[in-house]
Amino acid sequence: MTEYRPQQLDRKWQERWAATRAFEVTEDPSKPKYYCLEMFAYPSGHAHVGHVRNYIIGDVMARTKRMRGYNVLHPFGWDAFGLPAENAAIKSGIHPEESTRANIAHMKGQLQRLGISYAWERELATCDPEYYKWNQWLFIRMFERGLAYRKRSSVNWCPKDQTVLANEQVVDGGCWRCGTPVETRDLEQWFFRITAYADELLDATVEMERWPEKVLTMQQNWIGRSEGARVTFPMEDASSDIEVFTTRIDTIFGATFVLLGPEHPLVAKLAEKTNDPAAFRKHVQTFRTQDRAARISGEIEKQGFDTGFRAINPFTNQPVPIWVANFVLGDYGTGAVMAVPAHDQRDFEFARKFNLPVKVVIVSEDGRPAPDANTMPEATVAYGRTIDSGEFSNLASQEAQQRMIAFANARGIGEGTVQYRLKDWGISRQRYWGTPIPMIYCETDGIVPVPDDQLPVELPKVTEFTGRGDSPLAQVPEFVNVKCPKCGGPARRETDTMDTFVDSSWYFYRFADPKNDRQPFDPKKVDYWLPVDFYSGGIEHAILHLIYSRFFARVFRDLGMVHHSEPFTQLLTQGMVLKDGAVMSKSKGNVVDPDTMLEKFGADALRLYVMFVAPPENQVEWTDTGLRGIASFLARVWRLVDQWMPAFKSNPDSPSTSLGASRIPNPGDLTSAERAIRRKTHDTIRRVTADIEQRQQLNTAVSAMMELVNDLYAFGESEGARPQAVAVVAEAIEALVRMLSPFAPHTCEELWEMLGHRDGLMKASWPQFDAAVAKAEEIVVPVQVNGKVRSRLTVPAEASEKELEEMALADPAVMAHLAGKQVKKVVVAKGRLVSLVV
RNA sequence: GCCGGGGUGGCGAAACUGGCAGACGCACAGGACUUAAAAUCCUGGGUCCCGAAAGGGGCGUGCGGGUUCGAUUCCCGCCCCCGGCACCA
Repeated sequence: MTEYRPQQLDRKWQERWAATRAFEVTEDPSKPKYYCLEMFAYPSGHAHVGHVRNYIIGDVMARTKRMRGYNVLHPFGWDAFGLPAENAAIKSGIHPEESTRANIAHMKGQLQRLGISYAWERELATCDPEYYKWNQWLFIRMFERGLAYRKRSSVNWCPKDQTVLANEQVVDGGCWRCGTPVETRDLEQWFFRITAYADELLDATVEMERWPEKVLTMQQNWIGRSEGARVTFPMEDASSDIEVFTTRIDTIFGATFVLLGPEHPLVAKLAEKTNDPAAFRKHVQTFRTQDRAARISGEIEKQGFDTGFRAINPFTNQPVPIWVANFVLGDYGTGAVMAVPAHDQRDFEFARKFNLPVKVVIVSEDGRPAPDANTMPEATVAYGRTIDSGEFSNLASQEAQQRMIAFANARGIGEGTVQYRLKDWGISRQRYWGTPIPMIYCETDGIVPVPDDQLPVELPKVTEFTGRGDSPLAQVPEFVNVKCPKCGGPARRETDTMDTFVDSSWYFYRFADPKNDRQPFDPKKVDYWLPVDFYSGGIEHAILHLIYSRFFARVFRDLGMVHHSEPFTQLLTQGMVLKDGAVMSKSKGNVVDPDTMLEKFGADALRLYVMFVAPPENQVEWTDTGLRGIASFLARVWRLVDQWMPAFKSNPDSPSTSLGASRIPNPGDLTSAERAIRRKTHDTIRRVTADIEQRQQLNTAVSAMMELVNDLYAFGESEGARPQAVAVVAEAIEALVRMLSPFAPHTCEELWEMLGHRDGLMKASWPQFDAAVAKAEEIVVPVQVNGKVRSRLTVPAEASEKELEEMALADPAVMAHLAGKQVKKVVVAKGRLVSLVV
């Protein structure tokens, strides 16, 4: 009897893996590669079971693929820059570098204690100058190509974190990190021109078959493409032109006024022309401030006022009034719209409120009469047929659009265009703990990039953290004051740092070549390993990280450094682990620490439980009792092997001498119970393999193995230990130990060694499925009468349809239900069921 | 409002191409072993009805229809939950 002591096994095998660098890999063209990646971690201090679930999913995939013969890259690293460390420094005085390094050390230990099979030799942290140097290098390449540019614009500002936020980082009008309502500020900022790839990023989503529909939809919504037209409405006094964007140019004959957003540049100009510019400006200002607050509260009253000026509708040539309206967005389209109250609900409400004219120009195709403009209760927004539209009358909406765009083009008053919701990515952050932006401002030469040979621009060691709303780097004169690289004259450095999402947008390339000091990575190595075959992480990154990374992949591609566009072939978004119905968090006090679970039950029980409790995408509720149940399953597996060991040892065909069917003496001479075990073994191999590799349905893979274990226990009780029985069980157990090892590697390595194997499971191959063995001899076929199951027949698997029908009709239980009635119809699905209709 | 995902026992879930609904587990109940407990092993269970029992019958995958010999699965119309987007012209 060998006792099962999981905690000891954890230590033994983890030490051995570390000592042999068991998970490091090199490029090997002779083997198929598999790049398995989990989203790297922000070193917050402690990984809870919610985080850990993700690493276990990835580890099951990585360990399985290794045994399946793949060259597996499975690296890990740290998304180490970021605000929490800096905010902690403001409170505690501990430098972010110090706390971050300590957190990394602790969390690395946690992952190692879980036995996650990372190639730790490739570990990286984004706060290492050797890493962020290449952020800066890439920034300069993007600057050279116009993909990084500086502009003054109104940006999202979090008053609590005292920094700018990208649009993607504003959630429900608040800061993604702290929830504080976001304000707007006018600032000079650096932007990445992600909109240059908007089309491509959107179009590619159609072909990303191994990404969840949900994520693709979210990205499509985020990019938000709409096709339409820009049309110029000249001012009546010809002093300027107003350009509008519309998706419904077919309704332009119904455009009875023009609306300007409060941010529109023309608004300020018009103010000057009025009798009371101050009152005008004040009015506009009310809209601008009230606007955002109103939007957050969700309750927005349509407001507006007449400028007193008029523009000319270029299709009707009629003058139309120009109004300013609070609901017109300054940063979408052209910031001005043509209002068609009859066919747009917002314009309709506005027109009714301010008594503006409504003109119907679209009727439904089914011939119903046009609604009365004076009494219609709401706008009719559907496509239809044009009326009252001059030479464009009596056309289907789509056709009218085409002709009108052609007309506008010919006259130079407009063109077809595409508009995106996606905006350029503002990456400047007025904070310390991030990558310095490698730019220099010179009075004579303007904006000058830091020369490549002076990279990295190292983050200076700031010791005082105040949390004031200006860049901490501006307080370090020896950092700020430099000579201009062009003219040598006095110049200042950029003092903002980069958004940390820049760091995480390309780290998966660096893993392919983490020590390279001459370039971000060797393109040859990236060609071998990339794209990532399997990427898993939380749904919260569905837009942010995953759209930025797709953008960066294309930037690297256009720099000629990679030869693909999509960096992640398959994406799995793992569900959260809840405790007491809520997301785990320190403040709620409901964090489950993996280490306490490891001490109680060992790493394998925790790993197996988290995989078994539900499919990876599902949210799950943590329960300690479930974990205990799984721990006893592992003990049950242990005892099963332990019980059979004496029989294996005294048997000439013991497991260590050969594998699988080849050592089963006299396969033709097995009892039906022995054949049943072999059948179950191979059926389990088939199910487990498909569940892991094809479906990532890891919970049912575990269920299947549990069934096999249950059958083996039942077999052990009823069958004696004749050589064939021992061999059949040996085959089953060796398959089981190998299939279970990705989930429970420590226990299985030990069992594998116990079974007499010296090379470790890493070198063991995955069990081979044998369809001939798995094939059922006898099957149970249900017989339905009028759709209800009335009997079950046990028949040979290959019974023909005719035989099945005869047996069904002869079955006593079936005959009772037929009871002399006429059988009208017989349906036989071979090997599945017989259905009788009377 | 638009888009996406989902609704199956007390709970987590399973059901592969339309073919025995509830595998596997948790919790629970009963039993064996034990002085006792823990551990372990065995048994039970969707629900209602008839029956002392063996057994038999009805209903049952959010609701209402449809297609089909047969529907958790396909189609139509609803309800509810979760997530995303949202005065986006």
